[in-house]
Order: sequence, then structure tokens, then C-alpha cells
Amino acid sequence: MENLLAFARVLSDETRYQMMLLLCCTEFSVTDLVKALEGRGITVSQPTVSHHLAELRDAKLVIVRKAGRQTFYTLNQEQVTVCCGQLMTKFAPLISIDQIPVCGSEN
Amino acid sequence: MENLLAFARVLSDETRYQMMLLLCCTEFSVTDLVKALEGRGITVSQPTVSHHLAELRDAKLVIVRKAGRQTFYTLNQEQVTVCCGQLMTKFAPLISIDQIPVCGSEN
DNA sequence: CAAACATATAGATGAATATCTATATGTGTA
DNA sequence: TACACATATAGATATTCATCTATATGTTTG
Repeated sequence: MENLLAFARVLSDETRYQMMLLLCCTEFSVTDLVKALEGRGITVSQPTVSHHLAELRDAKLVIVRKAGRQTFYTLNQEQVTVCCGQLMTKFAPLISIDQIPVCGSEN
Repeated sequence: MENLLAFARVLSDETRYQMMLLLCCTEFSVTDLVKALEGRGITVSQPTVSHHLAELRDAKLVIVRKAGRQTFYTLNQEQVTVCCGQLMTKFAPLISIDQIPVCGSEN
């Protein structure tokens, strides 16, 4: 699929969205991620989280590190940045990059 | 729904994606948009396009202008910019805004 | 080597949604 | 005012996909 379409699709699911928020600045094992999601009111099974992580992997949106029997995931912020840049190029070409608002975030 | 989730959801459909590309820098009536999509290999009925435009409207992603019995749509580039800014804030906080790559676009 | 643990894969199921046809609403024109 | 045109809405249907249970794969440890 097209790059940006895949990016948007991955981001458009609530569970994956919350996963990405968690993974953004912290590394999680799959099991710990399940627990952290639970803490955010998202109750999903381990296979479901694994499945979503596979989608994030396919979209190159996570960095994977294997250690023993655990696998740790973090968000690939650089890929997010690349996609945002492409979004701007395609869908806001008349607006200069340095006009991007860095406000308007309430999680 | 949450702002960014809605943005991602709208963008994640191929038909809407192509509509947004077309509407980005050109104003289209609904009928002309149907034809333009056809030209891009996307064959959809007028009601389907109307339906998608309604979703874009709900997400504030289009600017609407009524003239006679026609309705003209354009992409709201500012809203795209706002969403991209929020995406960067939430999912790439460690990367400074001016590092956003403005390349990597092949349509 | 066996058992326990961590993650991934497979197949099934239900819910969300993209699309269609039919029709309603609204606007210009003969 | 009647008709043609442009868009929107409604209801039905089919497909996509998020999730689950069951199980396979891989790794550490007693």
C-alpha cells in the first residue's frame, strides 16, 4: 500500500493510537504494554497487542529490540516525522513548514 | 472522537485520500470530482463522493462554497497543518520541527 | 531435558464502514 | 409552475478488520 495511506490506517485505530502514545518515549515489552493499555482503559489480549505491533512493524513505525525471551518496542519517531513531512508536502503545499503549530495538544 | 484519530481515519481510505489530493489545490464541484476520480482509476458513484465529502466536512478538512445549485469544495490546508503539528507533538516530541523532511513525495 | 515463560501465528467471529440504488431536497430555467 | 439539474440522505449489502481462543515457536532455568 502507499506509504501515507498505511501510516494513516495504522494511526486510525484507537488501540494502536494509544499504543503509539505509550511507546513514543518509553520502551515496552509486549506483556508490559498490555498492562499499560489496561491502565488506560483499553483491555485487549496479548495476541491482539502482538497483532497490532506487527502492523506497526510493517509500517516501520516501531523499533524492535529482542532480549532473551522478551521483545521490546519503541516508537520510531523519525518515521513519524517523515510521514508528517510528506503529509505537509501533499496536503498543505501552500503552507510553509515553519508555520506548523506546535500547540493544540491535550492528549 | 478525538481530533487526530478522526484525521487519521478520514485519511486512511483510498477514495478519500485521492479526493484530498485533488482538492488540495483545486476547487471541485461534486460532479466534477466524480469525473476527476474516474480519471484516476477510482470509479465511485455521486452519492458515495457526497458521503465522503460529508466526512471531510465533519473533520473540518474542506472549505465549502455554495454557488447556485452547485457546491464547491477545496481542501482546508490549515487544518491539515494543525493536525500535522499535533502529530509531531505527540508522536515525535524529541524531533525538532525544523527537522521535518520536505522531500520523499512521489504522489 | 522438561517445564515455565514470552511472543507470534492461525482461524473464527462480530462490528465497523465503503459502496450501491432509490429517493429527497434544493436551485435555476423554459 | 413544471421540469431538469446538482447534491444530499436513507436504507441495504458486502467487505474490511479488530478481536478472541487455541496453539505454535522460541528462550531461559531447574
